[in-house]
Amino acid sequence: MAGLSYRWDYAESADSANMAPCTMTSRPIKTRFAPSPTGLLHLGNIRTALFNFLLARQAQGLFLLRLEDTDAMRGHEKYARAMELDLRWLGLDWDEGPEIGGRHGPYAQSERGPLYKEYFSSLESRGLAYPCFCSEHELAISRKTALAAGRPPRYTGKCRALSAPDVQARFARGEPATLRFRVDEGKTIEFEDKVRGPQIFRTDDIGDYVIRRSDGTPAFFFCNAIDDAIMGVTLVVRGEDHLTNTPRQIMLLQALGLPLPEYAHIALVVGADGAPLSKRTGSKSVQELREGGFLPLAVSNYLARLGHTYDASAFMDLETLAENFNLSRLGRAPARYDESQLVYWQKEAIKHTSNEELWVWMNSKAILSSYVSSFVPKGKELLFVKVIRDNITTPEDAFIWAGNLFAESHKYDRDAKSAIDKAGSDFFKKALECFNNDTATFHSYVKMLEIVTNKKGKSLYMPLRAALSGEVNELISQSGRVYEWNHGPQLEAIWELLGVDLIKRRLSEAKTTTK
RNA sequence: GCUCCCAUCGUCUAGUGGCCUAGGACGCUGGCCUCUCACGCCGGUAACAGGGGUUCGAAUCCCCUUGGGAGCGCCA
Repeated sequence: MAGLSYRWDYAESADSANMAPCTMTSRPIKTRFAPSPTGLLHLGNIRTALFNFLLARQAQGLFLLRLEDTDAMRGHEKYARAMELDLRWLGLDWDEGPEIGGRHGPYAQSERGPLYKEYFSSLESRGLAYPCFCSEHELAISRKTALAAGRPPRYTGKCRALSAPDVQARFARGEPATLRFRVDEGKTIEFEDKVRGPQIFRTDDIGDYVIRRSDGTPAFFFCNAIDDAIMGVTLVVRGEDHLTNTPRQIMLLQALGLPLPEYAHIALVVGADGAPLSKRTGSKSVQELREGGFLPLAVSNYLARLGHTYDASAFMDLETLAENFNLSRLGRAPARYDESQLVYWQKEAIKHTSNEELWVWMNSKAILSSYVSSFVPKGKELLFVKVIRDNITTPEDAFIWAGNLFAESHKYDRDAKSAIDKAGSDFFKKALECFNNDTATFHSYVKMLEIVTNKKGKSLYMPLRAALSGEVNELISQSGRVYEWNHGPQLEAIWELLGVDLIKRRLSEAKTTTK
C-alpha cells in the first residue's frame, strides 16, 4: 500500500506515482442515497437523494439506495418504509437497493454485519487498527479537559501502544473494547471535491477513531465507506457536514486497498431563519408535503433549483432536470427554504398536469372525510377540472370549488349575499323567466337578461355569479385556513359546467333568499 | 476552544479582473386584459456584509473583522 498521503488525479506529486491507478473513471457512474431511518425525510435529505438520482440518470448510470440502520434503531422499519414511499412518490426509483435487490446486497446495513469481519481483521492483523479499552466515562472526561485546555476534544491515543500481552490479559479479563483506526501522524490527505474544489487535511488534526463499537457493531465511518466501495459507488454526493469526515474514510479505504469514490459535498438547506432545518422552524417532512397535496414534480423542480441553478427557468420533468443538472452549478453557501417558491412550482406543476391526472390527484385525499368526487356529478369530472384548474393550488381548493358549485344547497357568504340582495328578487325572477329557452348559450342568455333587467356590467354579472357559485364551505374554514368567497372561473365556464337543471335551481334559490 | 466551509436584491441565484449604470426567477408592487379571482402580457421595487490592500481597473484576487454553517462522539 502506498503512503497515506493521497492525491486525487494529479500527477504532480511523487506520492501519486506509487498509487494504484484510479479506475473509477472507466466505470459507469453509480450514485447512492444512504439515509439513516431515524425519522421522516425532510427537504434537505430528499434534495440529496434527488441530486444523486439526477446525476445517475444524466450519465445513464445507476442510483443505489442503502439503509444505514447500523444501530438498533427504534421503529426503523416504519421509517425505512416511509422513506421508500417518499422516494417512490418523487419518482426517484433506485436501481439497486431494498425491495428490488441487486448484486451487492443486502442493502440494509443491519444485515451486513458478516461482510465487515474480514476488513476488521485485515486492519487489525496489520496493526492499522487496535483495541481501545477506554470507557465512555473516561473518554468524556478526557474530552472535557481537552476542551477546557483549548485543545480539540480528540482521542488522546491512550490505548495506541498497548503491548500484545497487555491486550491479551485485558481481553481475558473480559474487558470490553472498541476497535480504533490508527491515524498516521504528520501526513496530509488530499482530494478534489467536485463542488468545493481541492481539499487538504492534516492527519494531525484527526484522532484515532472508533470503527467498531464495543458491542461488535461497525461504526458509521467504517461501514459507510466500506459499503460505498464494495457496492461500486463512484460518486458520493452528500451534505457538507460530511466534508471533514471524508479524509477518515479515504484513509480507511486506502488502508484496505478499496476503490475510492469521487466526493461532492453540497451545502445544507436551512430554514427561513438561516438555522438548520427543523420541525420547529416550519420545515416540512416529505410526507407532510405529499399529504398537503404538493405534486412530486413541484417538489423536484423547487429542490433542483435550491442551491443549484439551471439556465432555463421553465418547469421541467425529471428527465430534463437530469439532463441539465450540473454539479458545478451548485452554490456553496447554505440555501434557505422558501415556501413561496415551492408554491410557485406547485402552480407550474398543475399547469403541466392533464385534467385526468389532476382529477386523480384531487381525489387522492379525503378532506373532512369527504372527497371532491362526492360533489361532482358523474360525467362532469374532467369538465370540472378544466374549469377550476387555474384557480387551485391544493386538493383542498378543488374540494371547496366542488362544494361551492355542486352542493345540494348554497349558504351564501356575505359578499355573495349582498350581491344577491342588491339585485333583488325581481332580478332573479326575470333571470328564471329568461332561462326558459334551454338551448340558450351563455352569451345569448346574458344578452336577453341585459335587455329584460336593464342591467349590465357588474350589476348584471355579479348577482349571477353569486347565485351560481355561492359561498365557501363552512367546514373548511375550521381547518386552519380561512377561505373567503374568492370569485373564480369565468362565468361562462361555470355555466357550461353546471348545466340547465342546476342553474335553474341556483337561480330560484337566490330568488328565495332575497325574499 | 481548535480546525474547516460559506457570504450578490426579502428568497433562489447569474457573475470566475474591464462586456456590471450588477442580469434572471420567486415574492412584493403598478398597469393592461376582464363580470370577479386566477392565468397571461407589459412595467416597477430591491443586493455585491464591513474595512484594508493588489491593480490602470475588483462583486470578481489577497488579508482582517463581522455574521452564518459544519466537524472535532462507542450519532449517523
